[in-house]
Amino acid sequence: MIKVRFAPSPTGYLHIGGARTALFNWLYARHAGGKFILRIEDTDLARSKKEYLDEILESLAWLGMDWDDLYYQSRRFDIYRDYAARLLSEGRAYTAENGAIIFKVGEEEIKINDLIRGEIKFDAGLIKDQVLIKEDKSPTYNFACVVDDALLGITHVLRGDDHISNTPKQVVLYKALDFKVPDFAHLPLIMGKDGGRLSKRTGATAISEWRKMGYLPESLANYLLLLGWSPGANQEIIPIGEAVKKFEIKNVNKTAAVFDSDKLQWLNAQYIKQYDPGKLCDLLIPQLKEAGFVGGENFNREEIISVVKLFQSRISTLADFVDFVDFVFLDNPKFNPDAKEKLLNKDLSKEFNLLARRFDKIKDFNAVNIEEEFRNLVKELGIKAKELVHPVRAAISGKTVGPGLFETMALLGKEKIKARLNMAEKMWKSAPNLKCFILLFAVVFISGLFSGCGTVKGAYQGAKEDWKNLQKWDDKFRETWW
RNA sequence: GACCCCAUCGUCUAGCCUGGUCAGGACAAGAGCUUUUCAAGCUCUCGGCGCGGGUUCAAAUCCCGCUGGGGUCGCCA
Repeated sequence: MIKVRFAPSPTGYLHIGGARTALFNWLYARHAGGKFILRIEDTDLARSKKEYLDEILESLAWLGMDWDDLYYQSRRFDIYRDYAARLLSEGRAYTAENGAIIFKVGEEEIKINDLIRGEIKFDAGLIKDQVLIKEDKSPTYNFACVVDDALLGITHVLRGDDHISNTPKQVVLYKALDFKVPDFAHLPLIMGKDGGRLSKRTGATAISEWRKMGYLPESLANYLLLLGWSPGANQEIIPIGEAVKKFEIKNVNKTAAVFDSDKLQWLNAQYIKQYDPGKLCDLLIPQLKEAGFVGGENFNREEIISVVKLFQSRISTLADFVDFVDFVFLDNPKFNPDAKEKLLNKDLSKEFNLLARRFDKIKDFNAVNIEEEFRNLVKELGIKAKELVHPVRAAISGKTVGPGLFETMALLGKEKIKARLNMAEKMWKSAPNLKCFILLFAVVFISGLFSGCGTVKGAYQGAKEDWKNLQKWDDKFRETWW
């Protein structure tokens, strides 16, 4: 039976690269009906932290992976020491001055048959003698890895490309201990946008971090799947269940892949769009609570679902939602500067008032009825729909963009809409009239010009001086820097 | 530096094994349609086989070299 493992070290969070390795292992096991083992490589007691372990386990589960067994290397130190002792007694290893146990590497050619890359040859003569047990009696990575993979019956080792050069070091140990050498498959590395190693800046973000940013596990897993694997057909959206059916190691490619957050975002938007609104609502409610838009348990789920439906095709992360829908939950919309400007630009008190009165006549305040009344009014007034649509949108949402106006109004309900139209009228009244301002300013300026010509002239001279000084300074600046 | 891996649009990739279909799709970018704004959707455009040799009637595909990129060289994992 096929048995694979993912062996994270709890010295850091699970990030894109590790998650992809885990996913490919899991997929391979599930596809073949084999076992997927988790082995925690916590031999570095000083750097291993529970916080990391928790995050790793949680993220794996969140992404949809389950494991059949869980091992901790820190609990198996005796086993490693026994095998080291055996090599010592057989003369294959020796003890260093500090007590470390070191394996004697012979001169031979090591061949591995990589499932992805084919045959790879190494010259063991180039490999240094390998430490098996450190001075502090803890096992080294390569040794513990070999002992565990053999004892746990791992049939296939799927791991990152960066482990290729570890492979010959491990193979000599398998042979020395008479263990069966597993099959290896070295997965292409995932790199940052700059073509180098994935760093914090280039995408080595913890999986839990992506979760916080509003990404769905479905889209993240789907994206990871596409990094180094392809179903062969032109298909981008592959739910994990389908991936289990289709995953073949022979379709894994050799080339390193660059992590592209744009495509991940696109996938996330695709999944959000397809999501069941009810389920999406449940995912969104915690975010709404955090933003203070809904409190406690007394919220109307059905109402939120209708909000979700309206915004589903407009957001690409769950976090976007909160930014878009604030006006639905707040008593008064928060105005964006451009929306405020658009609204204040022209006094439409009369039109807004007429609109509100028309809405009074509507019994069933739905989008169709609203649109009908709205268009009738526009016709009567002899203006274009746009001329009223945009200011109304600004007034009710505080934004210049959003879903269809009539759907949005239906969502908010008649009373709220009327209140907001009314509020807009007040804004026009209290808003300082720009034209007045300009006129007043001009009057003051001109009268000043006449009454104090001398002063103005003086000011002009002063300004001229300042300009000269500025130029001098500029020249100096250039000399210094160029 | 030594050893190893890799090489198709800016990015993810199909095609390579088993040479012969305008090198196909997706993201991004640009344009248009739709329209009430923004999305979504639909249509179109842009853009690629790293280079040089072979083998062959024919090379992205097979072979060699070069170049480029990446990885590893810890008593870290």
